[in-house]
Amino acid sequence: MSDHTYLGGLELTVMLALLRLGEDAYGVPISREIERQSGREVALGSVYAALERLQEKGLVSSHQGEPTAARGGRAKRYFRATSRGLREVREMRQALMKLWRGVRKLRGEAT
Amino acid sequence: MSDHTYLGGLELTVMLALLRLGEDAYGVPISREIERQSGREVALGSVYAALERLQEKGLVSSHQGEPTAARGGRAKRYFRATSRGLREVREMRQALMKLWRGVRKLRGEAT
DNA sequence: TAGTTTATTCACTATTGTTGAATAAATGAG
DNA sequence: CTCATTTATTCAACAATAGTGAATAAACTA
Repeated sequence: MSDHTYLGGLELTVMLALLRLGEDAYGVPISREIERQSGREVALGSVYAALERLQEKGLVSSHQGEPTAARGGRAKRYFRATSRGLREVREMRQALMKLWRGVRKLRGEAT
Repeated sequence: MSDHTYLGGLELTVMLALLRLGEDAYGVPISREIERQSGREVALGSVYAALERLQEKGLVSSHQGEPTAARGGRAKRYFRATSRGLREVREMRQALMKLWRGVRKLRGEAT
């Protein structure tokens, strides 16, 4: 098959948070969004580590934010999904859908 | 945080293969099913390792098959999902569904 | 320049994934 | 019975992903 492995669970979660957030995606909000959507608490360090990996894979890009923070604090590093990243998430979704489809015991749940 | 992590991608894939296969689930067929459904080739060793972990977590159970193989060959070890395992897969599905829902950029795909 | 604030990076450990090679257990031929 | 063959599982070692708390960086203010 294709020479890549599925995105890890956290990586996928981060990608989806990025897609949701759009513009204002940097460390803290990303982490908060993950917690809000998945109910899962993840240390900031984990999120940054995942973002780093995703960037290395070309699924995410980043740029420094304006150093002009209202009152103190280091400049932000904004992240966003690349088109490759979006494609990857789509493929992942398709693959999981395909795996789920036809498993009878999973039927009858809210979608 | 919550005391469990999401199932890994391979673990989830293995669980789904087990649910599909029902009775005749042991090493080779499981591996074949994964390849058939996901297009991903996985070494048998990987599958066994995942099964081992899943059993430790109580999501899968196993029993020795009849030593009566038609023509040679070691006895099989059959695996099946426990009720906890089924529950876990359901929760995982729900969680991912929830994450996907509302991400506009993922819209407009075959389901 | 020191203190405070906000944010990112680091160092380290744990869990999960991966593979090829080794081992085990069964059968049948000779 | 013993050896080759077959089928299947287990092992050992390494790579990738996940996860955390502490350290560092960069900005602002007094």
